[in-house]
Amino acid sequence: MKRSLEHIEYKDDTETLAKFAKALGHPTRIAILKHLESQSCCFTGDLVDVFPLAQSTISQHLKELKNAGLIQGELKPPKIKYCINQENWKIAKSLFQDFFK
Amino acid sequence: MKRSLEHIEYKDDTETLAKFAKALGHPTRIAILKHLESQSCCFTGDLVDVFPLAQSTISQHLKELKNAGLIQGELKPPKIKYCINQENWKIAKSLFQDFFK
DNA sequence: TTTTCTAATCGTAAAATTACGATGGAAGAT
DNA sequence: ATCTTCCATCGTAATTTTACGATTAGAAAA
Repeated sequence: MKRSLEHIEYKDDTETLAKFAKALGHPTRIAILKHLESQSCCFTGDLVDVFPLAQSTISQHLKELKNAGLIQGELKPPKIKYCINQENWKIAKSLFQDFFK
Repeated sequence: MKRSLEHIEYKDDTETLAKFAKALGHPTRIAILKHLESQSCCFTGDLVDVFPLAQSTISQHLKELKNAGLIQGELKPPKIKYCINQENWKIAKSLFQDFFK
């Protein structure tokens, strides 16, 4: 193992901003979020129809967005409705705003 | 090769925003940019002193930031002075602003 | 010319990301 | 109870990222 084992400690804001930015760092995820913004909410299946990607790939992108806290899923069996996580969205917005002064 | 060969076409803004976000998607790079903002400019060596990372690693992060257009280097032999690329910084700022409405 | 200093690049290795098809699980419909 | 639908997860493979030490390149200084 070449990599140093211990994790560098940054300020919380730095870590959080990087986490949000990383989640935004793929065009498909940007497009998904834009779609969610315009539709307010949607189901996984809707996205599978919109994007020329496998269902599993879309699901993986949704998972990353969810892990970053940018979206949240609501059970509407047998579907799952995804929406922007407004609370974290505001945090992300203000972190990016502050970052760009 | 499992991966589909052709690249999905997104709107320019989507691609550009994802490119900027990806460059911001690592805490070290966020910290470098914050440092550049506060100092206005700095040399690679300054960053090597500040961060507990190898010189080559810092250089690699700088390269990514440069490739994304967020910073630019100016030759001050035998050093290189890095600054924020103000023009692209404004573009990034407005893309993130628009994205977060 | 040789030395010195700075920073990029090379070579390498481990880990993470991105994509796919296949499988599995939960819940409503039959 | 069985079928169907929807979506997450698994298994896999290619690529990219992240980190390191070592080497190289460029320019000033000796």
